Amino acid sequence: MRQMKSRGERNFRTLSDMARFFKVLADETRLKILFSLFDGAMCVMHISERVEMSQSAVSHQLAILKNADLVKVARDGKNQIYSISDEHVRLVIDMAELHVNEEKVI
Amino acid sequence: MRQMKSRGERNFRTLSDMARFFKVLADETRLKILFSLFDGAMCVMHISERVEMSQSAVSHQLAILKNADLVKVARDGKNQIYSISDEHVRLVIDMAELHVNEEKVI
DNA sequence: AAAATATATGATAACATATTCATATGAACA
DNA sequence: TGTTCATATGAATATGTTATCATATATTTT
Repeated sequence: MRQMKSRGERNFRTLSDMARFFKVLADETRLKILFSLFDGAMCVMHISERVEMSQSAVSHQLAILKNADLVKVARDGKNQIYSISDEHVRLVIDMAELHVNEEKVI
Repeated sequence: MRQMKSRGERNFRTLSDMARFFKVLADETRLKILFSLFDGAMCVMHISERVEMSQSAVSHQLAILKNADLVKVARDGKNQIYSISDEHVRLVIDMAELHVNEEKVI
């Protein structure tokens, strides 16, 4: 199993991918978009209103999120409906919140 | 003796804080350093050899990791011994690995 | 005290990133 | 078909980030 090797010895070949993954989460606008989508799928205009950013900025960021397979799209007439495509993101963010919200036992 | 930062000061009060946290993990060099330290505490020179980066580059990145409270440091003679200071970061990275390594089925 | 060793740090240059603006694309409807 | 609505995208600009270089600081050794 994977836990038998030491951390340092394994997975170094994917560290670049991992950094890329964290990079996607390392932006306030993209986090706002993800949190909005956690509440349910919605179109670009709606997201744009919720995160209070221009349609263009949101579209650009959605492209990045989609490229990272964190969101997916489905067309509905004139609208593009975005939604969370990977539930792991939720876990990562949950862990991150745990990281900061838990009381430290000194 | 120095006062430890309370957990409260580190809480994600905003998404901006969360983005800042992910930003720290969003760099291959820093991830390499963290993975090295997962195997145990070590001095800068040792880290530098392991991640194959200059002492200066490593020092700069260690400062960022330390500032984010992900690593801590203790002096041992001429050496500064760095170690992981927050075990939660391991969980966050585990979740990320899950995401990165998983085969897309569908 | 001077030299050697280990680490930190400021400045710089190369590169990456985000938003805006203007415009393009694509669907729906008159 | 032409117009409108929703979204995407290229270019430009502004801002941020990283590695390197030179040097500073701190500790130990001679």
